[in-house]
Amino acid sequence: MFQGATALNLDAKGRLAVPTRHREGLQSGGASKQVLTAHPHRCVLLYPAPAWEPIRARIMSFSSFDAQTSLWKRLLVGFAEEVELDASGRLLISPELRKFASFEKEVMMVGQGSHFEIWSQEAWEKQLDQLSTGSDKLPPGMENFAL
Amino acid sequence: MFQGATALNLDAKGRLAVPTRHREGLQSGGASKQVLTAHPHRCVLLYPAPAWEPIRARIMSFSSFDAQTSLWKRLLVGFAEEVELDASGRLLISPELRKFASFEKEVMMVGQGSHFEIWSQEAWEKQLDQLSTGSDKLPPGMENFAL
DNA sequence: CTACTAAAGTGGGAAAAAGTAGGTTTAAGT
DNA sequence: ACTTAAACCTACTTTTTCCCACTTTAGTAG
Repeated sequence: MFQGATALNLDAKGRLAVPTRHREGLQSGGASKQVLTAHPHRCVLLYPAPAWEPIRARIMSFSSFDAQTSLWKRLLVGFAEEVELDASGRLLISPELRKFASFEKEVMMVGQGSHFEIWSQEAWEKQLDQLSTGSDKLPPGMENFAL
Repeated sequence: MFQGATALNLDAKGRLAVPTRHREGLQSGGASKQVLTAHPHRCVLLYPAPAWEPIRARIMSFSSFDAQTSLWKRLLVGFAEEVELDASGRLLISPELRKFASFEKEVMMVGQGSHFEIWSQEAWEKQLDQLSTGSDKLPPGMENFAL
């Protein structure tokens, strides 16, 4: 179960040093591979490979004829890449994904249960800004939700 | 299983240098031939020849009397061309296909499981721009989908 | 409280592989 | 026969990958 937000810096080669406390979780079950892919909200998703598989299978089963659906397939499958932690616990993020999510140097790695979201610092702060502007009403499906 | 997006440049002769990691997959089963064809969304499709065959057969079986269907048939079958990786792992894309998909130099090669889509850089970015404009609602058939 | 040890984070360098470009020959079509 | 384009080969440049070393932080013991 991944949770917690961490501010991190990509190095000059676009590598992301994963915090030690999350490394074991990402290699759950002896599987050493992880999957990076693109999220429609312009952040990057990080899954342990076994957790990603069923999701990918589900996506691929969707129709290719609807324009909106194909766009999601293009993103989620099209940007997916298998990666592996190097000897120092770092992940190499491809230039294509870095460009997609506007990664410069500072990023936020945010636990989301089964996976992580990785945001450019800038985009992350924009997300947070939306809290102050007119988010008084709860989103659909959350009307009966209380903390 | 093809996945991952790669930014590539066509050379002056309209050839596409396929990334090394995908070459083997495109020649699956000793079959050395690939098929390029046109997609209605104005990108080019790339299949290993054996994977294309059943799809072509399926398309040809569709009725020719519906206008929309005939258009798809004309594109998918009409533009189809058999190609082969040259000694340096490059594919020659015909001027007709290049024109159809507005290929200048920069293109994106996007894995889609059984095949690749190849987009001009410009058209690809237009696709991505559609994410910001009105992609709040999930497409039909994906309502219960969660990442 | 300080010093020492160990672990983790960070940066950089070198070797190998892959991508790019140019030019030459061969084939094909007019 | 001449023109054009496709296939081939070679050389060069860039990128990628792997590895090593240094810096910093935290934890522990004196």
